[in-house]
Amino acid sequence: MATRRIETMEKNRAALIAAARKAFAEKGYAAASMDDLTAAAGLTRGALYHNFGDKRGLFAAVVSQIDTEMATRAKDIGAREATGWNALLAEAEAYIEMALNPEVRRIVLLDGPAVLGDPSQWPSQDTCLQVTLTAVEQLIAEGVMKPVDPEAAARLLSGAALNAALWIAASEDPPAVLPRAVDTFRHLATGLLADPT
Amino acid sequence: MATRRIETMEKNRAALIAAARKAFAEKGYAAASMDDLTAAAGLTRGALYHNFGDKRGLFAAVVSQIDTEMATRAKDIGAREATGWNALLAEAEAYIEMALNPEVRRIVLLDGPAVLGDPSQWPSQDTCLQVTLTAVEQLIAEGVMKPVDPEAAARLLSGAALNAALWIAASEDPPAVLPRAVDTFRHLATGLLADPT
DNA sequence: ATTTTCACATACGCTGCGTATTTCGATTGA
DNA sequence: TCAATCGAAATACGCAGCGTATGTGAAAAT
Repeated sequence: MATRRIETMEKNRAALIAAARKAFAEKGYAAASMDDLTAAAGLTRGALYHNFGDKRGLFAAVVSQIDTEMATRAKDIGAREATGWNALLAEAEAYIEMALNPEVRRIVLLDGPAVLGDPSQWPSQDTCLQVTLTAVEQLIAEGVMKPVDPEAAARLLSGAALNAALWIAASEDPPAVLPRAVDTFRHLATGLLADPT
Repeated sequence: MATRRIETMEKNRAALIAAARKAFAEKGYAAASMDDLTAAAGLTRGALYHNFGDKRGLFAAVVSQIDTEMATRAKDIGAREATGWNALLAEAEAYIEMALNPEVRRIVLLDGPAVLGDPSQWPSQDTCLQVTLTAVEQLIAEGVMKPVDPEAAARLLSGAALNAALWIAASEDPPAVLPRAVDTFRHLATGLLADPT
């Protein structure tokens, strides 16, 4: 029973994405060679252009995969908290910590915007932002947060968090800097509370 | 009286930076051709590699120029305010508005991090961040702001502001979205006030 | 006046993307 | 079972663009 066509195709797609993820993370988007990358996956550029259209398409697929993983993880961590507000804080802190991963930093934070444009219009929809937005909308509805613009609040919070992550990662001693950033983030976020305690 | 060597060299450097600024803004870093760019400046790639080393070096020079302009403008705007706190807010809002300029957005916000890495370690030192940091340090010393980590606060504030700008610019009706972002930013920032009123 | 310097131009090679064409195994139908 | 078809991936090709090595001519130095 020969392996089915669709099976192998999906396997090849997955292999390409995996190899691309590694190459983009290690060398950056521009320096990642498609020839090397596909060869590492046991394929050629032919498979790549057939499946993803072009280099950018492959990159978008990689970003989408990472974005999904990040959003899932953040949601899980947020779900452990008792209150919606603590969940929002926990999610934001989770993003900061995830951004310490070199893969996330290089692909999503540095190359992502340059290659795909503003995150809010990524093909992957930027699931991370959606998660934050949902949490914010609910907190505003509950009266926990001030009645600010939900989209603006979500953008500002995630922007602050991810930017903090870049700073931490670039610092000499990330583990030492992390708590400073997280602490400051908590203070900042209270500015959006209806009744800061 | 033949034109002096240093004179023409400086003129050429300026011409290259000007042409590069235009090309990088219009086409993005990757798509900007050095041949076209130098020709537009009435020179060849020879001048470029002699003056800036490589494409990245020229880009760094452009970023530095824009960064300086932005910081100067922000400081000016901040200086008009009566209190340090209002100055900080005004500076942040100025950054948001400046980031609506396509040139700033494409070069500094999108391509900058991808090409030069995290802004805090740019050759230009990221003067914008320095301005914010200085303001924050003073406000903490005066007791206006909570005694948080100044560097963290500056990074979070500027990160939130610049990210908001990206969002605004990508939206369909930027002028309408701008006040929503600015308003939310003001609320958020109060989280760092020692005595929120 | 001759030599030296150096800012820039010219010429070259190499890498790497994208496309057009080809191949060959898998699928389908009789 | 075999022939016909399909299409996923391989192969071959062209071209753009970066960086470097070398050349050149005008300003500076002696």
